[in-house]
Amino acid sequence: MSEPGEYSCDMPDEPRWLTDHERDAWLALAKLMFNLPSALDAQLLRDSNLTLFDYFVLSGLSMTPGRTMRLSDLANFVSCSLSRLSNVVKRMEQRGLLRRAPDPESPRYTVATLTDAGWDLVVAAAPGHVAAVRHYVIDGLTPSQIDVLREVACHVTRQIDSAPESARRPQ
Amino acid sequence: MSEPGEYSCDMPDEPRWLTDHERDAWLALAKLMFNLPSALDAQLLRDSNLTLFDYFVLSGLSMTPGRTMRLSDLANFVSCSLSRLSNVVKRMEQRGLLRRAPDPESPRYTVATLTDAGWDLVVAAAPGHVAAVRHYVIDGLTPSQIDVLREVACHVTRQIDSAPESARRPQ
DNA sequence: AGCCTCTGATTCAACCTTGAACCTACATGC
DNA sequence: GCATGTAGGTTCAAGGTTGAATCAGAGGCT
Repeated sequence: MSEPGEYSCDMPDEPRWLTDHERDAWLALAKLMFNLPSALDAQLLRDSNLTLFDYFVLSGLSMTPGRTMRLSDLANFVSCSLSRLSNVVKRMEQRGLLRRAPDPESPRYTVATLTDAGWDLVVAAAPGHVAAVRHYVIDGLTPSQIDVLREVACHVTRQIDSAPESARRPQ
Repeated sequence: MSEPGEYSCDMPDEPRWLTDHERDAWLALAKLMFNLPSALDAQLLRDSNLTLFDYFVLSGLSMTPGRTMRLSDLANFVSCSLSRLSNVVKRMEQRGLLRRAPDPESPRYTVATLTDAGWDLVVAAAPGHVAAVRHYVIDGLTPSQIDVLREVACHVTRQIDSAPESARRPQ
């Protein structure tokens, strides 16, 4: 597989390489993708013993009426696999941050409910986390840059959601 | 630790929460950070049995005169820990994609050199990878959006590089 | 009722990353 | 010369993610 010499047959005749302009933007974004998660993880782990992913899970629950959510909805909210969420939620339950229970409306679902300890932890973690997001991302950008950032990021996630398999052999 | 009620003392009196505008941009960027890496990984793994990180390592070497680089420079180039790079490079050497050798100029360093097989693999992988980057990110953006994307991403990485520990208790 | 299928959720093995500990080679100071 | 310190690189244990396999409940079809 992946023999060179033949990709001029099943690939577009001349692959559309990135221009310098596009390549600079892509490399900068790639560097952001590699480094920003660990920078935010570091702050949260140091100050609250939470990963960024943990924080999103807890804050998703905290914003919900009853502080309760079905695992499948929560997985969709933080856009991760059910398998990963199941593991994370199990650990958080052992830490006493939330409780799992069968959904009273349908035993087919499982709901997670934030405990008081979980609530207190997000509340305590939020200011430091927001400060880090401001420091690394938001502060120093103009409102119009922030606007374009949102447009671009939404565009990317739309592409991913709409065509998860369409990068396959782009004819 | 992380008791609520006291963060009004060692935190700014009123934490500067994100505005709706800022929050929308941040959540969109977060979703991108969570999903784009796996989308690009999926394409590369399916078509070339490489992760995005592998691809960056190989392409870093391929763009260098002699297709050779010191591990510490390479780690800096792909901005990762030496420990992680050491593991990745070891696996790639076992796959025959590159060779390790002591730097002839100073036995203190180790250099990695791309083999012919490694070169062929990046060359074969590049068109599909670039097509995926175009599909998920670049295509559909205007030149000015691409420009702002680069500015924003550079700003973020600058913040991370310049103040790796300054999110600590932002007085 | 019985069968098939789909979705929600969990588990497990394989693999990867992280961070600390460790080793080597060089540089500096006394 | 010798001790100390520092940077490059590797290794190892601990922990997290992935994807496949599995199980249970709900709905549709005959």
